[in-house]
Amino acid sequence: MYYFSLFFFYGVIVSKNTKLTRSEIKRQDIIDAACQAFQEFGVQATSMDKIAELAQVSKRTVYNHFATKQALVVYLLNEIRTRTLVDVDIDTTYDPLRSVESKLLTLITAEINLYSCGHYIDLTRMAFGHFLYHPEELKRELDKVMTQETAFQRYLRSACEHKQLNIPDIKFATDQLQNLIKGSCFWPQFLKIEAPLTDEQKHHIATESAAMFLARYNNK
Amino acid sequence: MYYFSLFFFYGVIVSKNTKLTRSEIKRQDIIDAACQAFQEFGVQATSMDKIAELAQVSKRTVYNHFATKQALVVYLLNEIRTRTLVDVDIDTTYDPLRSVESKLLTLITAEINLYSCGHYIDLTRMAFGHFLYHPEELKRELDKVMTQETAFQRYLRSACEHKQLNIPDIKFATDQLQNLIKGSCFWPQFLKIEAPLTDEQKHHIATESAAMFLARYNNK
DNA sequence: GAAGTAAACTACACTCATTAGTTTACTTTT
DNA sequence: AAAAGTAAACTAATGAGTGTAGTTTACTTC
Repeated sequence: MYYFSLFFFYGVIVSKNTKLTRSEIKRQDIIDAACQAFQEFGVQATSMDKIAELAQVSKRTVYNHFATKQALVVYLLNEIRTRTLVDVDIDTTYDPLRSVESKLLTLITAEINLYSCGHYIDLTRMAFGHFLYHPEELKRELDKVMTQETAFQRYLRSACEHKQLNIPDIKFATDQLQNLIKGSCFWPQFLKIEAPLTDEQKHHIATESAAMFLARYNNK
Repeated sequence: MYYFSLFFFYGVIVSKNTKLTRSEIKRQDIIDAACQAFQEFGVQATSMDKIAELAQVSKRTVYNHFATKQALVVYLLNEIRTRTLVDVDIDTTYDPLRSVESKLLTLITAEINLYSCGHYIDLTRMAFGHFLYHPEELKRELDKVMTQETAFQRYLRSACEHKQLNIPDIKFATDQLQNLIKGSCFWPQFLKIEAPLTDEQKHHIATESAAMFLARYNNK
């Protein structure tokens, strides 16, 4: 049976393009089951027995692949980190042929789409559920992510250097822009209190966020 | 012994201004202990034995006051709701003698101070920890809060009516403003990934949020 | 293609710790 | 004396992790 997870590893597995051993399949089943259960019920409320049952695998097999529950959690969390680290892969240098507004819209839209990805939300939910009462750990993990400059920051700096924008504090302005977006596109989804956004809603939020940002920082 | 909780009931108890029975004291000890433990470790990770120990009360006494653990959680959560429902108590009609900017700053500052209150953060943390995997319940609770108009909304509407601001969608604009503030003042604190804000930081965020908002919506 | 082998899987019974909730026999407060 | 508190032992369930004896799979080797 040819099998490749649509979720983890799919780049790797597909390019490997080979049969998976039964062991690999089982392992993947365990990971998928754990991922799903952790997201749905939380780490605490998910027993190893439950995971084994969901994965249709004996409990012993779960323990053959992951020595402890903690090991399973840590494994999944690392997957999250590598997954969410993919920064928006867009050219971030100022282009005189293109309006700042248009470029900004592209960047914002990319960010919104990241937040709209079901996996992204589900995985951060799982991570936060785990870390909510382990703030030191959370901080350590986040620091790894925080230190890198975002696509926003790079572009804003570039546009400032070309005198298109006038931003005294680029880091602060980036946060403002991100807050405008996250407040509407990330947090409500994260708390599952709002239905997924339609394309029109996304577009509206993107244009309005850009409008407000430019109203403040456009160099006129 | 005269006793009044600095946390729950203090308005009530102080005005009652009378001796508390031992039973009432014990009950309060239990509530305080549960509140603290739930916030620190989460509901799941806090056992009734632990609460009894923290409250320096026998386990049976805990059960005399609260029939089940669930009952204790529900009780505390209701306290949260009534506590956080206190809206900013500021006059929200447009005053021609005062600049919109100044008034907005006052409102924003009040909002920031609410978020900066340790209790507010701790209690929402507890609530979210509990509700993160009970979205339907969360939604139901939030709906009770969401339906009421915020102080922001009332003032913005009033200022629009006096042609001081030009806001096509007041609800949306309110969200934008709130997102600007929450992104810096609430969420980082909520996740305990940022130290509490200094007064300077608060002031900076307040002025910058107002500046961006007015750059977009000021009627000039 | 048949037989052999090591690794991985299975079912299941087990230990040990924790936790929600109860019961009992006795003491303190009001 | 009634109401409320106490310590301590108890039940019943759950859940992490282990040990074991037997089975399946994949991959040789003949």
